[in-house]
Amino acid sequence: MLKKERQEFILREINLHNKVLTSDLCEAINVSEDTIRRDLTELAETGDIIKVHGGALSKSFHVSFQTNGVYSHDNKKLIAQKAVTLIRDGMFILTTGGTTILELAKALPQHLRATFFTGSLPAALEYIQHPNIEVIFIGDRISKNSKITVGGDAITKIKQINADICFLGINAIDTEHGLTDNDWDVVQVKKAMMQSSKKVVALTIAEKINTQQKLKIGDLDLLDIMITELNPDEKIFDAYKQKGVEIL
Amino acid sequence: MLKKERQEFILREINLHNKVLTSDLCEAINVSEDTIRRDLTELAETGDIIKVHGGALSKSFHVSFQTNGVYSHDNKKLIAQKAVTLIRDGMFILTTGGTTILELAKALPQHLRATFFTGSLPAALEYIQHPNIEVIFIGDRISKNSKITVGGDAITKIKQINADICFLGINAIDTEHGLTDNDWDVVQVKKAMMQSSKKVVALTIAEKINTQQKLKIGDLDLLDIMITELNPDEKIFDAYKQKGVEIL
DNA sequence: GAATTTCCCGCAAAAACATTCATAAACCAT
DNA sequence: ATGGTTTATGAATGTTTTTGCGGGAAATTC
Repeated sequence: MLKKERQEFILREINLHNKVLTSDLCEAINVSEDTIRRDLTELAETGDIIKVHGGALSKSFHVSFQTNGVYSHDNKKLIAQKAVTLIRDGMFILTTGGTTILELAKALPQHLRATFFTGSLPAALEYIQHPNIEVIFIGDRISKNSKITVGGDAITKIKQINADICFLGINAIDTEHGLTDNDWDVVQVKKAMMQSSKKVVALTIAEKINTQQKLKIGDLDLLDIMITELNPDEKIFDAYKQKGVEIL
Repeated sequence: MLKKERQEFILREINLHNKVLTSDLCEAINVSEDTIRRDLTELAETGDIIKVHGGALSKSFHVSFQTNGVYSHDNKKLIAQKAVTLIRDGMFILTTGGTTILELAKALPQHLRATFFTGSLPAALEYIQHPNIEVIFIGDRISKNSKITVGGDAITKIKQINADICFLGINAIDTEHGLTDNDWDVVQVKKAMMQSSKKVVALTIAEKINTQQKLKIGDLDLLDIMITELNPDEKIFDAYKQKGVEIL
């Protein structure tokens, strides 16, 4: 096998699987590891791949890392803008916390007249910046990680609410397990919020779709609308649409 | 699985779900805990995540309030330091909001173990920075200018509390009318707080001494201790001492 | 304050790597 | 063809990286 031929094979392999191991390649092509290493070095120099200890990674896969501050910030902004279109004057709105909800809070029209219920300290601080928004804070113990209220009192209060719409910043969603999260207290709160609202909207960056966490919040049939940064026609949503979730 | 690959997986997991446990990761990736720990250390060094005992956290979503520029800032810091001396481990503490209370929050010893009740959004955000402080937020409608909860629900909740000590940031005090303020809702809350606490402490800059506002919170006999930036021996305090108020 | 969990440090084994050298194949001009 | 040159490969050797483990320190929990 010619050198050029071999390198093309390696490239194809990388683009196909996003990674290769030196050991795999040397077995597949039947040359010494040193030869493979030399090939990888050359390919890395011309810039098509990223050489790492043990093999190499595809460059396209490696992209997309950390901008500034909030992860996937632009996407969250886009999501927030879509979510805002669901809000009308006079509505009673229930929201969780999380960075995506925070973006929603920032994206609200300045003169929106509505009532917001929340247990999130950062979100509440954003809401009160708007002159015509009434903010009702749901009290109880504050969870340090998520900066939202959790506990029985909070849940009792939430159950007394009958909101028009509920915006959930969610942590993981898939068609099999539905909405899942990793903090027991937070799960209880989200559960209650879903029950206390006529319409439930989940906000999430697409990356979280088809992932799952340890604790279940609820099945997909409790969810009315899901908003991501993607186009609603993407085929990743097909399974969700089939389960009756509207995609925005 | 390659090291680089693994670290990208970890980073993704953190950005998606805001936190990871070392134990979860080592199970998911099937490597030893030490390896995960080493990865987390490296990622933390390059600044992408925050390493904590047991796992790691996302870097976004960590805010603190800027207090530079607050009127009479140094004096308020001094007042806060005096107030801290009244606090003991295990106490149940009730606080209002306001910039002086915010200074108190910042001046708390890092490892104080106590339970704080408050209806102030900024104060609550400070309290939760402390690992051993439990924060109970008193919910209800949020007043926009004072950023604290007001309303009947809040007052009902406050009345159910029996705190060891209550710190009031006050607006005006004189010997004739006692404690006064200018916002009806806030007055109701402060009244309730004074009644729900064994000991009541008022924090104020000396400038507000011997001034009055339109609405009465309560007489001086409800007040146990007053803290200002001045020396307690100043003669301005004589009249207050006579009425049974201790000066610190 | 005792028990449990998590962390940190140093060690050792294994894997991966770089460097050098020798061989062999390919190329090329005569 | 042939000798010289370049290029590619594999092997030998020593170095670096990575990883898991043991034991003791530190933190956390009850």
